[in-house]
Parts: sequence; C-alpha cells; structure tokens
Amino acid sequence: MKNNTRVSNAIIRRLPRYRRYLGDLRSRGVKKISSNELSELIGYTASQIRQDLNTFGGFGQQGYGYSVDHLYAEINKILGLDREYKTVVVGVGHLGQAITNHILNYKFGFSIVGLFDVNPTIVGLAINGVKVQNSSELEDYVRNNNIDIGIICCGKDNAQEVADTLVRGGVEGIWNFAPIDLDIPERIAIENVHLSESLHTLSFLISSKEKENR
Amino acid sequence: MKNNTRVSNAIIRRLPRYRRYLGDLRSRGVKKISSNELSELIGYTASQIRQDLNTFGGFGQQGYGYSVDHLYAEINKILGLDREYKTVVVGVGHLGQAITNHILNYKFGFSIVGLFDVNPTIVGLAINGVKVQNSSELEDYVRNNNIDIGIICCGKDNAQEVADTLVRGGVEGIWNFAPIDLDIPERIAIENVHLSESLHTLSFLISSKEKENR
DNA sequence: TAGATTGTTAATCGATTAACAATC
DNA sequence: TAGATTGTTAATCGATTAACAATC
Repeated sequence: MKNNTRVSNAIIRRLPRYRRYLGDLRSRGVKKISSNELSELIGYTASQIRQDLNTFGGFGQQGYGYSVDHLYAEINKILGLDREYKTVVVGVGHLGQAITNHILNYKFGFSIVGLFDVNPTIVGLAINGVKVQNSSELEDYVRNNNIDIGIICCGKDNAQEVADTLVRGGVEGIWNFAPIDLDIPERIAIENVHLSESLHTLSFLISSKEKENR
Repeated sequence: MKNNTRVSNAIIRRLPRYRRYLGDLRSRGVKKISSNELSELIGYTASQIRQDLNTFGGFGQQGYGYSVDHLYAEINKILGLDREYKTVVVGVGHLGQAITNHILNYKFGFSIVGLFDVNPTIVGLAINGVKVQNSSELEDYVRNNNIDIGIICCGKDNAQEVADTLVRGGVEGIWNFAPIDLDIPERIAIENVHLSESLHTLSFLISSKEKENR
C-alpha cells in the first residue's frame, strides 16, 4: 500500500462505496472482477476505478482483473477497518439510540463502550445493555478507557462543549450529528452528518426536476 | 432567479450550508454581509461565494454587499423551501423515530403525514401523535394523500420494494437511509444518507492522521 | 503465444481562484 | 464624487477520461 499523501476528498468519498460493492460481491461468492465489470455495477468509469485504486497500490493483475477477496481486504485496510474503535455516544435521544443500534449491529470493529446524557431522567437507564452515564463524567471516562471516537448526538447548543470535552479526553475522531461546524484541532478527524442539509438537498433536487419537467 | 440549467453537484452541496449560516446571521440580527465577511465565517473563498450565488442570480448590490434577509429568502426559494412537503416514513425503528422527531421539530415546510412498518407489534401504535400503519397500505395512502416525499428507514432487503411502492404511489422524492443504491426513474429525486459509509470515511481520516503524525 | 486487462501517462474537461470593470 | 463591493471574464488548478504500453 502506497503512502497516502493527501488523498483528494473526491476519492475518499468513493472508497466506502467500493467497499460496499466488493462486500456484496464477496458474499455472493464472486471471486474475480475487472474494472469494466465493476464500472457496470457501481457507475464510475473503469478508468476512474483503476486510477482510484492505484492511488493506494497495484491491487490487480494484468490480463486477469482484481481478486474480490484481496481487493476487499485491501480496501478495508485503506479505510482503517483493520483495527478496533472504541466509541462513546453523547446524547441518547432517538438519534443517539439509532446510532447505538446501528453500531452494535456492525461487524467491523466499532464498539459502543459508553453512553452519556445530561438529562437526569435518562441517566442510569440501560440501553442495549449499556448504562447511560452523566455527561459530567465524560472526560474522565474517555481518558481512562482509551476511547477512540466520540459520537455527538446532542443538540447544537451543547455540541461544541461536548467536542471540547472529547478532545481533552483524547479521542482520535468525532462523528458529529449536531447541525453545527465544530472547532477542533487539526490532528483530530471529523466527519459530519448534517441531516437538515441532506433534506434541503432533496428539496432542491425536487424543485429542479419540477422545472425540467415543465 | 436565473434558470438553473444543470447546477453542478459541488454547488448543490454548498447551498444548504449557505442557508444555515445566513439563518444564524439573521437570527442574530445581522442585516448586511459582504462576500468577504461570509468567506471568513463559512470557509469558502469570497470568489467562490460570488460565483455560486451568481449561478442563480444577482442578489447583492455593488459597493454594499448582500442583505442577509433577502439572500436568506432567495436561497430558501432556490432550495425549494418556499412550499410544503408532505412526507411518509417507512420503517419506524429507532432511526425512523429519530427522523420523525427531527422533521416534526422543523420550522420549514416538512410535515410527517404517515408512518409505516411491516412489524405487527408496532403497527397501530402512535408515535408523536401519528399512528403507525401497515406497509401494505403504503401505495394507496401515498396516492390518496398526495405525499411528496418518502423516507426509507427500513432494512436494505425491503428498501428497493418500498422505493418501487413509493414511486407507484407518486412521490416526487425519496430520502433513503438504507445502505443500498436504489433503482428509480430519472424524474424522481433521490438523496441518500449512507451512515456506514460516513463512519468508514471517519475511520479512513483517523488512519490518515495517524500516518501524518508519525 | 495470443488475448485480456491492468497500471500509468497524456489529453480533456470542469471547478476554483484571481482579476477587474461595472456600479451602487 | 470616492470608496467599496459586486458580477463576470480570464487564468489556473485539479479531477476525470482516454489511450496505450506493460505484463500476466
């Protein structure tokens, strides 16, 4: 695997998608695939697929194609899915619970270790067998348990404060569902899921289609 | 507002973000803003901001800048947020409930009209005052109530079937949370939220940062 | 060996940035 | 009017596609 010096954002967004399609192929027992066949399935050009993969290394074999198993394993490595991530969820409303479920049903190396909330009527309850703790204990917990990822599912008013706490506790990355752009150090990875913006993208697309069809 | 002939995806993704920042400014009572000031806040170059806005029309005033109120209203129009959208949620697990809450707390023109599930132990329950119906009634319901948007929160095995049903019922757009690429007619708008892919992007970023810091 | 398909270089296309004339 | 800032054209940069030599 080549050294990934500044992989473009466009490529980064395509990688998990490659993984998903390769995982499907793999579970269907497909052994080999060419960039052309993959192009057919996934919708990127064969040329782009080869370019993308060669950013990280030569995973194919001329005249043959790609071994599905091997390529899947390599993409998992590229995505950092060859290790375990311990996570905490902060804010255990419906969204926090949905994310908790989502991760607990996951095969690949993410575990929910702690749940946190500020609401005293929720603190102490067990969700999926994990007890909800008071957010005041978040920093110590993250530090003492070597938590890797903090998942922010609280409202936007507390989100920056929670992020600061997670960073002080020593997380490596933050998965943020609050509708705000967090201010965090360069060394910490951040991935935002802005649901409102996604919904507004949909309404934009609906409006566009309407205009087209007029 | 100009005719939006094929707006690039890059621009589309930035529009809801402009809206969010302008909404914040507005609620803080700010009356005018220049592309330079907005650049400072939002992190795009002033040049890009002006280019983006001028895709849709000239909303500013030379020598002055942009009226926050006016620009916010225009972006709402561009995003199609000057109308009402009736929605149904299919699959009322934690995620479906989280999305339902999210939308019900929304100020801008999205209403949850129907909830649907296949699970008989959930059908009949009321969630946020909306009764859960059996998915077998989905198509008729969508048709008879002029539903605009279908929100897919079920598992990936049923997702394509649900999408087909929604399309037959006559929705204009689909907000899809199932980890699959749906096959739908060109005239229907689609927006995917692939949570797993988002999480895998985060693990990729964590791995990259680790390598950088070595 | 011949055929197939990758890996990689070169060409094209599109998006971002810079510059500045228009104008409030 | 002078200063400021937009709207827009031109220049640059980066990403995608095309082409083909390398090679299994």
